[in-house]
Order: sequence, then structure tokens, then C-alpha cells
Amino acid sequence: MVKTQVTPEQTSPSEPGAAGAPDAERRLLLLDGHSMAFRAFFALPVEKFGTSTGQSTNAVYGFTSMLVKLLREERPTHIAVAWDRSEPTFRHEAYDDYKAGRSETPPEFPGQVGLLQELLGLIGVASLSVAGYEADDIIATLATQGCARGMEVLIASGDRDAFQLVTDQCTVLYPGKSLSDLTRMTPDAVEAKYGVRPERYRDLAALVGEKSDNLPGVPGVGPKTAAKWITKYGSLDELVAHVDEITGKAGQNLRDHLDSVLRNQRLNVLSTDVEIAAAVDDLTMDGWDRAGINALFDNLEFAGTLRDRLFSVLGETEPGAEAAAEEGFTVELAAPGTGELAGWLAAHATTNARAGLAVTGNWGRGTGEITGLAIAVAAGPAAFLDPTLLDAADEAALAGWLADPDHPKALHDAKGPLLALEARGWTLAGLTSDTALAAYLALPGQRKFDLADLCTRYLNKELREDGTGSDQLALDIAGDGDADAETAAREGLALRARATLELATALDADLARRGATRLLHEVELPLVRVLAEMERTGIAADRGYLDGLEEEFAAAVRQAVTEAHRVVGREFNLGSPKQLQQILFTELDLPKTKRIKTGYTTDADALAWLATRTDNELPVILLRHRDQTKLRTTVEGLVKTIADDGRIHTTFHQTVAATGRLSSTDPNLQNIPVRTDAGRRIRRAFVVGDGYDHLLTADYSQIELRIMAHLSEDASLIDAFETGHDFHAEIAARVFGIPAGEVDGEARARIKAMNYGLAYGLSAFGLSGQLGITPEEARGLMDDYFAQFGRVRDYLHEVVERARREGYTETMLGRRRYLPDLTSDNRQRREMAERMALNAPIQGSAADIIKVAMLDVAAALRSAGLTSRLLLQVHDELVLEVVGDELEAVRKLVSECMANAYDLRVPLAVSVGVGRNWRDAAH
DNA sequence: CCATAGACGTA
DNA sequence: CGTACGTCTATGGT
Repeated sequence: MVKTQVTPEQTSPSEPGAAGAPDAERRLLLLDGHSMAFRAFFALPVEKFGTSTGQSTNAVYGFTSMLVKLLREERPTHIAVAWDRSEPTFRHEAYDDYKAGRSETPPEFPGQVGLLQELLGLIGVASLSVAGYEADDIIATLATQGCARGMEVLIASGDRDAFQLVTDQCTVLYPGKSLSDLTRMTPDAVEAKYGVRPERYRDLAALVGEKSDNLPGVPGVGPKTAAKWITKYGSLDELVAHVDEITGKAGQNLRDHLDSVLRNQRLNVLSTDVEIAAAVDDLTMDGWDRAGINALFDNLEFAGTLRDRLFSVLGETEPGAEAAAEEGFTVELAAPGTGELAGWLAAHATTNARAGLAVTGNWGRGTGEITGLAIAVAAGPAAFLDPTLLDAADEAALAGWLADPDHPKALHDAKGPLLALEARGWTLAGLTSDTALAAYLALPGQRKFDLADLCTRYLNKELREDGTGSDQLALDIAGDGDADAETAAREGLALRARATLELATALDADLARRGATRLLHEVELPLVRVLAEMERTGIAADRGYLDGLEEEFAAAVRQAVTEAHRVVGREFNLGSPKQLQQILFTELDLPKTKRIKTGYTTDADALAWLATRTDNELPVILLRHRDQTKLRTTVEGLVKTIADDGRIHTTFHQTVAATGRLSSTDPNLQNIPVRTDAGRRIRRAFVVGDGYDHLLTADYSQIELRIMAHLSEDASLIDAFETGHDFHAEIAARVFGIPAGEVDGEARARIKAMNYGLAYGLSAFGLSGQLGITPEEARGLMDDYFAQFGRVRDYLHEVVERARREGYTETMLGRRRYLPDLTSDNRQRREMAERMALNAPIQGSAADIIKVAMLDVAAALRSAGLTSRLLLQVHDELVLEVVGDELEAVRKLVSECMANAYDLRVPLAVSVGVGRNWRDAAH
């Protein structure tokens, strides 16, 4: 049995004798007071933090809590908090519109700044501000001085401008979604995130622009392009010197907006020569006032542990104390040989403590294979297993352990591994955490949940996936690269298992704090299996029929191309919006459509509008071409994904959509056409498979509106759901004050658009555009609507206001969505966040409900011993494959599970359709 | 091979 | 000046 000790390189700042090492005896912590207090303000619900006399305290509490954590974990010897002043700075003098358009500060905030400064004084932390400068300039000046004295410098700031100060000696701690988890922005971290070294960060920022400061950059140039240019030319100055060499649209935009870029560059440089009353060496933390802090905390009515935590860390403050260095994971790795696994498991993995499991392999399209597996047990070693080296006894021991629900396990992103394990005949039970899913519930806005990133965030530990890290180099020099690479890979996997285990514990606590524990254990985790099974099953496709469709659509495309070329009089690429613009608006001089970045839009709405404004046949031909091209490529994409079993196995993603919905890729089976006849012909290609007799679709009728009725408690809307059978007509009748039978198509269509637009934050302007009426008429329609359904308007308004206060929205099952932009200074961003806040509880609650329904359906099918099975979920619709003699049972079971998934103030209506294919199963 | 923009399918 | 997604194509550049 091979045993190796894996100890990733540890950073040890106090290592004596290291040349050029920072002076570990002296650590300078600089905080941006306003920026961090502002973050604290929005991280904590203001209405829950206030005194009996009406003083708000959430920012004081949050800031202090963060400060305690920093003091405990970073052990600074020197510290200061820099504050902005209210009067204009040199930047305002240089640029009139600097920070123009910022919204009003919430009234509960400013008063807390004084309290914080008072508290900092009692703790013995200097508060600094200088007229004419921002806090960032003070920080830059002190950071420079600190570095010059060999101090290690830490900057806690929510302002990205601080990134330009990052060096090996100076780290920025940048707050993420919650104030307490600060990302360490080292030079490597800055480069990893932005693609440039910190000293070039302001060049990048100048090119990209900064919305919150009202400093626009170059249109069409994002961080990637900016980083590429800067990397190529070395700096913005060099880029400017070679500006004429930059080809393409982006280059032209750069030349056109050079003034803005140079202005941004001038303004975003931080001053390092601010005259500050205090000297760096004097910023020590001595002399804190216990009585004063007690009195202030009493006044602020702070109960709880914050006071104790603060005194505790102040009591421990001692220069030279060992820093809480960032450590890696350690694991004692075992590689049980053939025949040794049962013994290893018996020796190490018999307890009921959770184990971390990590696997390598390939998975997707409903199946997978395992090439390596690592098990890290709670308080012991980790084993690496090569599945090709297992004998029968090993196999049985492993299978038994995996399938035993009494051996709890944590995996990161378990669905793929689950498919791979199942493909080898292993079942997995006892999954008590999926760290990717848990992180998704904690940070739903993130789309990537990288294990290493999460370890940094939650554990402040570095996960080195390449195994031993620094040792690797020495081994490679010694030769024998392959074997070493293999060893490193095994160790890397074992470290992943260990990291997953530790992360699961941290996330358990985080989810408990966020009230998402049940959502994880009762919804998301069990859903993993259901989704894996749906992916494994796939849906049967009629390849011959699809081939025929493809040819038919392709012929229609060719026909449209020929006609378009004939009308224009020459050949061109109909798929190029750029060429279309040239032809439509320059050569044919047709009326201008809506402006977009690249000119005028040629989208379907615009082409349809153009068709009414000209005798030229071209717009209509182009519309037909778009239509048929879209259908053709959809069919082509589907054909390519049909597996050997004649079925299409999509992949469902459970951690992508910020609202809690699923998404589907490779192929996306949640956007198969349904609105047009031609589109529905594609649905006809999804057929019932061998051994089954029907496809059954079951969908929720107007689920989002029903949720709105439930959440708003609007009596009239609730009543409309109970009485009306044509819901939109019923609402129209109430709005226009006429009997339901007399509602004409026009009125119904308008109300339908209004009904659906509500949940999206539709404006009168948007409604007018959609219905082809004037904004005034649309406004009138909305007023009439809300005259009848006033509680809906109140509800939508309250949702946004509450989200603004608390920083997040919540669904009926407690799924949160964090929306920091609700307090953005930028109107466009803020209003976007408001619409998201409005929509998230509604769309998200619908997602919650259908997830519960899926679990119930899967359980009911299983307990009834039925063969019929779930195939797809399309947000408010389930598709099942049904055996003939189970049809009525399944119909009943699915309807009931869906209708009873959640108890609303209105019924959850479900409609069911059955057919031989997906089109005919519509209802 | 990558980034960006435009367009469009679904709920 | 309507939310949430994924995919394709063109374009420009590496």
C-alpha cells in the first residue's frame, strides 16, 4: 500500500531570512469607510437593526462585525479607516459630470457614519479624511508609505479603483455578495479576473469605463478586449501611441472615444501624495476604551455576541502574533491495491460521519464513465481508487459503501458523477450535500461554482488541483514525468474529496444562516437523482422524419435566398445583419428602424414594420428566410444529438438560472418551437419510444399569474381564478366593467399582454410598443387595470422596496436572489434590478413549485410500481412517456401531484394532453 | 480558437 | 423603456 503525505505549499509570512519578504511584524490594514459601511448597510435589513428611539444601526453592526473578523483573521498591527468628504474633489473639478446621476443616499445611512467614527475612536482606530480627496486617495497614499516601510498592506474596499494598488506586498480585500466574505485580490487574482497585472488595471478601467462614476468607456470594448490590447501594447499609453494600428470596429471606436479614455485614465489614478495628519507608524491600535464601547453598544441596543467578539479580539491584539496564514488542504493519501479496498473501507469508512467523494471521468448526454475515485473520510486519510484495478471483493465493498445511505457523502456537482457511477452499475445513496448546489442557493447569481473558488471563499484555503504544487517541479526535474503526473493527479483528486468534505460543512452553516437548509435537502438534492434519471432516459426522436424536415426547410431557405438576390440584383449574405443594414437602409433607403449599437436593427419586428412601409418584397422575403433558417438549424442541431439508442439526452443544469429555474443544453430541449405550425412540426419528431405507448404532457395554466394572485392576496384576482374559465377574458371584463361574454378579441389581447407583462415589470411605454397603441393609451389601460387590481400594484411595489432594504428577494420556498444593484447610482442598472426583483419571486416560486411536483411525480410513479417515466421539464410543463395500461393512472397521478405541489390561495390548474408525439400531446 | 453582437426559439 | 435562459451566425481578431 502506497502512502504519501501531501502538504501543499504554505504561505508563511513570518518565515525568517526570506529575501525581500514583507515585514511580517508590521501589517497595515486600511479600510474604505464609506464603501464598506455602505455594503454593510445593504447586507443587513435596516428594519431589523434599529433602536427603540428610531436610530438605524444596521451599517454600524455590519461594519463592526466585518472589522472584528478582519482583526481576528488578519492581525493587523496598524490600522486606519479613510472616509470620503461631502465637498467636491479634484475629480469633480476636472470633470463636471463626475459621479453625476447617482441616486439619493437612503436616509437611514448618513447618521450611522458618525456613530461608526465614534466607535472607531473608542476602539482606537484612526478615522481619516482630507478635503478635496476621496478615501481611495488617502488609502493609496498610506499604502504607498506602508509598502515603502516594508509593511504588509491590506486594503478593504468595495471600490475597484483600489485594484491598481495591488502588489506582492499589498492585497485588496474586495467584498462579494456578503460583506463578511472578502476576496483576496492579489496580483495573480487581479490578473486571473481581469487579464492584466494590477499596475495596468486603471488602463483597463479607462478603456471599459465606470458606470457608477458616470465615466463611459469605449463602446463594444469590454474587459476582454481591453485586456488584450493592454497585453499587446504593454500599456494604455503605448496603445494610444499605436492607436492607428488597431483595426476593425473596436479600433475605430477607440479612436472616436479617445478623449473619454484619456479623461478616465486621468481621473481614475489615485493620488499617493495626499497630505495626511497621521503618520503610518502612528496608526497602531492601542488604548481602547471598554467603558466607552459598552456605553455606545448599550445606546445602540446591541445585544448578542458582537460585543463579546469585539472585546475578545481587542484583548488578543498583540503585535507579532502569528498571522492566520492561508493554508492549503492536507490529506494523508492511501492507494489501496487490488484486494485491499474492503479492508481500507472497514478500517476508515465505517463511521457515520460524512465522507467527501471526488471522481474523475467523463459524463454528459445521460451517461458517463469513471476513471478515478477518491474518498476522504472525516477525521482520517483519503483513498484513491482506480476502478480498473478492483477485484470482485473490492467491487462489492465499494458498491456496498456507495449504496449505503448510512454512510453520508458530499460531492461537488453530483449529477454527472452519479450518471457515471450508475453507468458502471453502482448506486449512490446518502448524498447529504452537493457543494455546487449548496453554493448555488447561497450565491444564486453566480453561474460557475468552481470548487477551488469556493474553497477560497468559504474556507480561505487554496485548493491545488495539480496535487503537490511546489514539489511537482522538483520531481519533474528528476525526470519520470508520467508517473509523477499520475501521482499528482491522484493526490489532486484526494484533495478535491477532502476540500468537498470541508466545504460541505461550511456551506451547511451558511445555508442555515440564509434559511435555505430545507430547500437544499428537500428539493434540490433529491431533484439531482430525478434529473439524472431523465437525462439517462432521454426522449425518442424520429430521425428519418427530422432528415425530411431538414431538407424541406433547407429548400425553403434556398428559395428565399434566390428571391432575395433577385430583388436586390446581386448576391449577398442574408445571414449578415451588417449586409442587410447596408442594403435596406443605404441602398434601398428604406425608413430607419430602432437604433442599435451597429446601426439600425433588422430584427423581425423591424422587418415586419418595414414590410408595411414599402412595396419592396425584400422585408417579407427576409422574414421568411429568418424563419426557415431558424427551423433548419434547430432541426440540424437535434439530428446531431440523437444517440445510438435513437433518443436525445439533454443535460439539465440546476445551478445556472438566477431565479431557480432549470436550464437545458446540448441540446436545449426547453426552446423547441411551438408557436407556429412549422415550428410544431419539429415537435412531431419527438415520439414515444419502444415499449411505451403515449407521450403525456402536463402543464400549469397561468402559474405565474396564480402565484401573483397568491402573493398579492388581491381578492379580485383570486376571485377571477375561481370563477372565470377564460381567465384573460374574465380579467378584461372586470377591467372594462362589462360581462365576460361581451369581451372582444382586441380587449382580451390587450389584457392578456398586460397580465403577462406585469410579472416582468412592463412599463406603459413597453406595453404601448407591444400593442401598437400610444403610451397614453397604455397608461390609461394600466390605470384601469390597477383600479380593479390595486393589491397587485401594491404587492409589486412592496416586493421591490423590501428587496432594496434587505438586499434580496425570496420565493415561497425561501430561495433568495441577491440584487445589490437595487441601490446602484446608475439609473439603468437600478431599474433593471428593480424589474429583476419584481420577477424573481414569481418566476422563482413557479420554479420551486414544479420542482416539488417533479419530486412528487417521481416518488408516486415509483411507489405505484409504474413503468411510465418522466422525460422533460419545460419550466411549467412536464413530459412523460407512458405505458398504455398505465395511462389513466399516470394522468391522475401527475395532475394531482402538480396541483397539490403547493397550497396557494388559488387553485393550481393543470392541463394534460396525450399523443404519440410531443406535438399531438399538446392540449 | 476566442470574444462580441445580433437575432430568435422557449417559458 | 419586459424576466429567465441557450444556440446559431457573422464578424473581427488571435
